[in-house]
Amino acid sequence: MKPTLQAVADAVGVSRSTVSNAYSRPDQLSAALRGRILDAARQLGYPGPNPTARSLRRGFVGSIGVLFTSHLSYAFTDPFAVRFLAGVGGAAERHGTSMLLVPLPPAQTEARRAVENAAVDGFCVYCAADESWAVEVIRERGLPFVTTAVRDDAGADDRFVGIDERAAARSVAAHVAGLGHRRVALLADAVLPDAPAGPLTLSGVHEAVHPTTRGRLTGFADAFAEVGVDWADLTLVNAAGNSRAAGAEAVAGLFARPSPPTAVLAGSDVLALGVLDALAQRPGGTNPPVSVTGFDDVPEAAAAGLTTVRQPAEEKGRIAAELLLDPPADAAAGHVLLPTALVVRESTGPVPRS
Amino acid sequence: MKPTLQAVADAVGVSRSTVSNAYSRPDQLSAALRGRILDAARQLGYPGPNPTARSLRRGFVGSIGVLFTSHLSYAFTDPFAVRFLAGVGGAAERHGTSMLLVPLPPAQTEARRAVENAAVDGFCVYCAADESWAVEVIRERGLPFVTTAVRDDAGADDRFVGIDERAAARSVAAHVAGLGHRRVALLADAVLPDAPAGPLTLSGVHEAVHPTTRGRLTGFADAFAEVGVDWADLTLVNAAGNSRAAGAEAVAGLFARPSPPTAVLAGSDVLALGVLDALAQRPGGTNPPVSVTGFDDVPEAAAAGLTTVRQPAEEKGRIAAELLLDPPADAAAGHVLLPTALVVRESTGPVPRS
DNA sequence: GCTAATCTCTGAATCGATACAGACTGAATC
DNA sequence: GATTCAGTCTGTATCGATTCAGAGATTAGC
Repeated sequence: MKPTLQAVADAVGVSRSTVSNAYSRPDQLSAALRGRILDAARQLGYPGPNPTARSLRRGFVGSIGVLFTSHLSYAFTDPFAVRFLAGVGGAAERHGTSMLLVPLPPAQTEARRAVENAAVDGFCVYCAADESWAVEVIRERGLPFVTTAVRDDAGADDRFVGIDERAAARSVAAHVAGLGHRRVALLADAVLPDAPAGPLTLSGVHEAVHPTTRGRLTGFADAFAEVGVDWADLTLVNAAGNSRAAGAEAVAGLFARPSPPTAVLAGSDVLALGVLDALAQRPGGTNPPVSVTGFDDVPEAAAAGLTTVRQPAEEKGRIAAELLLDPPADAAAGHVLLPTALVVRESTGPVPRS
Repeated sequence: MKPTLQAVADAVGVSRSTVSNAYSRPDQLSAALRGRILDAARQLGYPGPNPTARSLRRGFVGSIGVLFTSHLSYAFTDPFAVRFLAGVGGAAERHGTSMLLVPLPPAQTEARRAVENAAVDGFCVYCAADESWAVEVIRERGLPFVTTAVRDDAGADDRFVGIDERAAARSVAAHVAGLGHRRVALLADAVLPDAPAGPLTLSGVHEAVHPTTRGRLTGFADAFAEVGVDWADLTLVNAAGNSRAAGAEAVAGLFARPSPPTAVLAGSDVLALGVLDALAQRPGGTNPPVSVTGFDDVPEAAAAGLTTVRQPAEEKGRIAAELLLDPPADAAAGHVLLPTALVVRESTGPVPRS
């Protein structure tokens, strides 16, 4: 059994408080005594105050939770999420705070329990899927949190860092529309819960469940509505997951159809890269060319020549952590909207003549 | 102030123990009473047992620490580390355990303190640099740990998962030697503490401080010794960090020298990719060709056509976490050596005729 | 109808520290 | 010589739960 604070106190012949002070408030005792205490502690093999007991008494833990509303391994597979984590990590490091990655069991009851049981001082909620239940639990615990999406139901004191998904999506769609494309497919992940991979019909964008997806699809639709292509004329394609493979799988049969799309607008870069993979595998090879766009501008996008919308991933993580660790006095400053930029590369071009 | 267990107990008119049981041991009370307690808790806004208090009493936390003996952000920048984390994360998820990423301040005293203060049940130590001090602190705390390198001073009960660095390095070097290369540069990160980027002279491999680096350099040297090129004939180049940019910087002046190396063996893929970057920037372009090899086989290596040694990154993380969370009964099973494989791609070729 | 077994629930002890008010000491001030 | 003050150290209350032996109340067995 490891010795406790008390054991050290007994060994030196001082009170427990004094030993505690030797560690946490060196100015409260003489240097000489402190030295004796620390020596005795070393002798006894006392490893310093127990972190858990300390947290309990002090009322804070010294770590923040990062919540991914999907598999934890997803967080490391998605390059955007990795950059986000890097941002959070950098900020946490500067604050001397640890990051707790909490895996969420698939069942909601247990997932709630996991959030309830996390020993943290607050949460960064990475909004990869529906996060409202998590926000609810966190609020019940009375812990501060920051989300990475602009929430409709955000209270005045709620903090978030996001982008204008709709405007950003619109910009890339306008670029594609400007190139003359009119037969267009929109590819997104988890449009409806449990929808299979492949084409999908929705009476309107409002049916898409996840706010981020909804925002992006709305932006795409906006741009095409402006050139006279309305929602019903667009082909909506669902992907079963946000990964390269899922993207490729979703569009697998698409180009063999009677009048295939001349452009595919994907809701994320990884999906778009999957589309490029699928196109490369086509019997016809790269002919006729199909324009493809992504979203996020992850590092891989540049190498693949993917036209996309850039959003500052690491910055998003950094700001999320900072809003959490160092809340602005002014509530309005807790609502951060990051800039986005259209990045045109080789994956988009004019409509080929048929 | 959030209500406590006691508050709920008072509200329902039962003892604190009973409320505790309602949460943690449902079989210890009648379903009816449990229902009443949970209802009352909801009414009062009681968010469930305080995780910290629970950990203190129970004696365990439910999370494992992952230690990077360098900046935390490094962990997200190095693709190998990211895959490793993914492996750890997957295993943690399966065990219902959280992962705590602990940032280490640059100063050792404070870094030790950070390890002492981490509320975890054990550590995965990712050996990116010297980790012996961390192992020492962890051992003092009496916590279990797993390292990702074969440690010379490993006790019988110490667990680790690693590769045979020397043999793996030797295999790729032998491939290069077999192609006829004799003027060769070896590129590694942090060969000596505080050494600047660029060529460096070492009386022998033993001087390299970090065991992993030492192992790889030794393997490289082995293969060349066999074809009559000894240590003094090899150009050792130091990189200031394990990143693409650091790799490029380290070899910047190398190819403008009188008799430049015809091959560069790098200690990691990211360094090797940096070398390729530097070569692409050369005035002469890609002529004469220089063979380049990496180490790890990260996802980017395939795209770049980099010859390298594959080691299973995610597997390494998974096994590390499993050794920690689910220690084998047999101590010998706690020492895992993973297989490696030489992967030959386009970045290596025969020596060009001069 | 009586003992034994089973269910429920309680009370006190405990996990390992920190906070804070106050006791004591010796030196400085007037 | 009394007063004040700063510097050290101690004692007690507290953080918020879990554990476990055992008290009562029920049910079962015969």
